[in-house]
Amino acid sequence: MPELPEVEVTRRSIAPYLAGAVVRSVRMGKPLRWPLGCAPDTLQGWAVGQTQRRGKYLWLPLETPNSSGMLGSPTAAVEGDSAGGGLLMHLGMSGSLAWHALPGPAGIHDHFDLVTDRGTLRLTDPRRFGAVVWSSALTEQPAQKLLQRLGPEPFDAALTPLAFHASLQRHRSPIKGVLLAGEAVVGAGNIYACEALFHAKINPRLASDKVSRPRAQALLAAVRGTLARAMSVGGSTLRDFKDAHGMAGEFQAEAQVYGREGLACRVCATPVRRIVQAQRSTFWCPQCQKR
DNA sequence: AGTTAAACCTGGTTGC
DNA sequence: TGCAACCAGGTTTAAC
Repeated sequence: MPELPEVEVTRRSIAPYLAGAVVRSVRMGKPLRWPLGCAPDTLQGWAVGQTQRRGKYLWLPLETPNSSGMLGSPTAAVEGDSAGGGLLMHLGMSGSLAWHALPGPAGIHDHFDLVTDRGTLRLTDPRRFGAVVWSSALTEQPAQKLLQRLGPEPFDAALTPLAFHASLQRHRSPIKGVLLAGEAVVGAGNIYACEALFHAKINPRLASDKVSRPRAQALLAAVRGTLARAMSVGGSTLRDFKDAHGMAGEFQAEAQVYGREGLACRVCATPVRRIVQAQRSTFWCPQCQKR
């Protein structure tokens, strides 16, 4: 489900609640994509820092609580001198996070609860492609291994049109798949890759290395514009995406091509077409995206 | 080395 | 109504 806008919308909806919250307990449901990587009880007593995002991952730093006392006995003092770490979370295809002041009983698709002194962060993920992984730091394993292949952030000023074009030049496969791979830029999943290609008027089947410099510049602008617009309207809610307080996204209503097979293109009225590329549906307008 | 299929899961929708 | 087939926001791993 969640592409970068949905993950960022989620981050913004949980960060103020999590910052400074002290972990009381952790509840695990069915196995997710990867094991947590630590005994759940060892997280007790740590305070959550400022929630960050990298690509479609969320990073919840766990630090030593600065206000000492008040809590009975932080059992965090693990053997020796653990200096904290954090939780790297991914929402996979069907995951979402919810914040509950008073959590109800866990449902069959609730596979991770981070219970804190301020409330509970709950991961609901029917397909269980998501993950929660403990890591001693973003730069250490296993976080490092998961993040290392990510390309630049879309709104990183260091990602210039020239650099983006150079990345596209390294691949001969269709541009749609290259966007999805997230090596040239992270964040555009199936919805926003389709939408960005439409706005840039680029045929999704065009070989990546055949995208000219000006067209690469237009594509980068389209990726940025699409992701920014999606974030501003709360992301896309196709089936079940909600932010941590149950707010649905609105972007799907203004999609130009995604999910519109057979419907008239909003620009030229030509029927939107669906093809399969790299095992994923690609929606595009054969008239607006001729080449 | 680069590109593409298979795999991980569950559930909703469609069509016979 | 029942059931098979297909579809879905992602990413790693194995195989051409």
